[in-house]
Amino acid sequence: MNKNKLNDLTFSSKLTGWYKKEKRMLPFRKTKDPYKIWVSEVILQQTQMITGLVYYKNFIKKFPTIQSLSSSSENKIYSTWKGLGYYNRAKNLLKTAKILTRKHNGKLPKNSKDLILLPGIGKYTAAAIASICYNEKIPVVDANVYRVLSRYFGIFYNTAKSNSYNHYYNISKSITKNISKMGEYNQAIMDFGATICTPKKPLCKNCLLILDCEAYKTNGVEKLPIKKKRIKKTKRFFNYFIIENKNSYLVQKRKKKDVWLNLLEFFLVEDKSLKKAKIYFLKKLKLFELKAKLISKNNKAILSHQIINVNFLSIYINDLVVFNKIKKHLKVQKIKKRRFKKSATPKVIDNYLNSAT
DNA sequence: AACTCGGGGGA
DNA sequence: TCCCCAGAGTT
Repeated sequence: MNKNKLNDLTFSSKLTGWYKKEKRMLPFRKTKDPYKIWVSEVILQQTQMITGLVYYKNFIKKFPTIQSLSSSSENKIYSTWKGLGYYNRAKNLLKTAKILTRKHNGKLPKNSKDLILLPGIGKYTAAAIASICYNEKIPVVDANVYRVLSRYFGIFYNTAKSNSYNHYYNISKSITKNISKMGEYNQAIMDFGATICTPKKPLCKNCLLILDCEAYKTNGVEKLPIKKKRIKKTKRFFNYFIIENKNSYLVQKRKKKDVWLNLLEFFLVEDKSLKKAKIYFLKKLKLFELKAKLISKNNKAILSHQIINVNFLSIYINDLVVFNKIKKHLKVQKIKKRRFKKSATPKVIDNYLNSAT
C-alpha cells in the first residue's frame, strides 16, 4: 500500500461527512444508552443488519434494562434468541448482566479496557461501546473495516491471519488522528461498508471515495480483502513393507479412491505407530520368525491436501516357496526389481529406489 | 494459531 | 452450492 496515504486524513473526514447525510436510521442510533448499544453490538456479531434488527427490537422489549436482563433466566433469554445462532452470545449477555449487577453498580464500565474483561465482550465490542457511548478514541475492526480499508488503501494483508486485527487497528489509528467523534467514525465506516462498499457488487458509482480508491484504480475492488483460508493438510502415516528376494518385489496397485490412484506401491500398512504397523503386518503373515527391518524413516510426501509420512521396512525372503505363499496370502503381485523401477510409482517410492542403489 | 459456534441473505 | 456477515472463547 501507499504509505503516504496513511497521512492522508481526508478519508476519515469524508467518511464521517457521508455518514451524517446517508446513515441508515436504526433503532439503536437514537440512543446512547450503553446497555442498548451493548445489546445491539452483540446481536450484530457475525449477523447481518436485516437479520439482527428484529431480534434487537424483541430483545429490548423483553429486557429493557440491565436489571431486567440480570434477573431473567437463561431459558427465557434463549427463547428470545431462538434462531439467531451463536447461543453463547445470549448466555454471556446474562452472565455479564449478573456481573454488572453484582460488581459494577448495575452499569457498564465506561472504557474499553474494563469492558473487554466482561464475558462476550471482545476487542470489537469493547471498542464499539466505548467509542459510541463515551467517545473513547479507539477504532473498531470488523469485517466492514477490513473490506473498506483494504480496498481504499490497497492493503493486501491476509485478513484470515490472526494478526490482521492489529494490522488494521494500527492503520485505523493513524488515519483517524483528526477525528474527534470516534463513535461517529466507527459507525460511518461500518455503515459505508454495509451499504456502499459491499462484499459483492459494491456500489462504486455511488461512492464518494472512488477517485482515491486504490482497488478501484486497479480494477480489483472485488478481489479485496484477501482472505486466504489455508487448506488444512491432514497428516497420514504410511508404512511400506518391502517384501523382496534377490530379483523381485511383491507390490500392489493402488485402487481405492485416494491419492496415487493406479500407481504401484509396496505392501502398505497405514498407521501412525510404526510399531503397531509392524505387529499388524507380521500377525497378518503369521510369520513371527521373520523380521521387518526398518531401513528408511520419515520420508515425506507433501501433497496439496495432505502430508504423508512414509517409512520403509524390508523383509528379505530367500525361500521362493515362502515368497510365493506370501504373495498369495497378501494378494499382491510379483514384479522384477528392474521392471518395478521403471513402473509408475509414487514419488516417495521413486526416491527410495533411487537412494537405495 | 486453529477450532468451534449458527443461521440467514444473496448470488 | 458457496461466500459472507457490525466476533468471542477455548484449546
